Amino acid sequence: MSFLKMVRKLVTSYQSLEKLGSKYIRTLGFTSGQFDVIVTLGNQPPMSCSELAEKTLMVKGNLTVILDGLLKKGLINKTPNPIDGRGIIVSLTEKGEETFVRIFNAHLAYLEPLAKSFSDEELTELINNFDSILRKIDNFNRLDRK
Amino acid sequence: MSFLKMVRKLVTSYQSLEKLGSKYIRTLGFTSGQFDVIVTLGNQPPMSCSELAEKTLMVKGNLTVILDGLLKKGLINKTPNPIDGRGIIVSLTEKGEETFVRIFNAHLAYLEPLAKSFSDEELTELINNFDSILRKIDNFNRLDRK
DNA sequence: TAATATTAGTTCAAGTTTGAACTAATTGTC
DNA sequence: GACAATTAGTTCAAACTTGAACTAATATTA
Repeated sequence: MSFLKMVRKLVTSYQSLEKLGSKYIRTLGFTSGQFDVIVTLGNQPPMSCSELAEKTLMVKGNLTVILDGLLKKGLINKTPNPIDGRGIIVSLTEKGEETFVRIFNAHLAYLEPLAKSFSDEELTELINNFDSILRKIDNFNRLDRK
Repeated sequence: MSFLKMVRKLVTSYQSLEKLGSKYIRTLGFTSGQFDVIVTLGNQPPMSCSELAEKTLMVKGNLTVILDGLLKKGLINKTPNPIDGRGIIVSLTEKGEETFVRIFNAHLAYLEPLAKSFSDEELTELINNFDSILRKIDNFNRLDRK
């Protein structure tokens, strides 16, 4: 029964954090989805839509919409994938890179007081906790699919 | 910097769990919002919309819509609050109670393999850690509001 | 106790997300 | 190499969520 208690607390932790984050992200002129995509692209080499969808856990339909928005803002490029004619490669434009650095740092600065309230040991422990949760969910999904 | 790593893993853990849960909840004929409200009401005495909104972290506008849906399904009652003429009290109908028990147990059964992969010690540790995160977010919100 | 501020809940338009159906390209198999 | 099965990405309608404006009732205060 305390499994559910744990899940509820995980959900509440996420929701509180998300609420706090998204409120701020909106003031920067982005939706959480757009922010998610920018941050994901900002830390990695260019990637396909599928990869992006997998990393952000978005459904593909939503990703298309979000990429359209970012394209209109001139923050990303969509170039055909030379290896796979079906696919495209998404990358940040120069403006997109600048935006990434700017909003990422702004976001970081905003959250700094929260970040500083965690010690390194706590963070390490939490990261291990989450890794363990993720592993277990993975296992469950594997069983569930069968 | 590992603060962000921790946050990313928290987000991923939540999203994975949510995805898994909501997929199943849909097969039961409910949205996550509806499920949230039913489960919140199922464990507590009747409460006001404000209280419900606070517990589920929904905005009030959304809660109204969700309650409308549950009302149409005959799962909740809205009765005027005798103490406060502005407010209403939301409670589960008998059908709502039955539904709560049914979907709650079904959900539990579905997740059982996952639940069993956590030991009691792990769960206790996780719960303590989430409590600590929640406390810190609370503190941050208090500072931020000033 | 009248005027003002706050709070409870609703409404509604705009924006976001989902999921299923679709097109086009690639992979696998015989 | 042709045919079926799979995969990449898009489209679109329906559902969901948000936030701001609104009505009505209660608290505050002077």
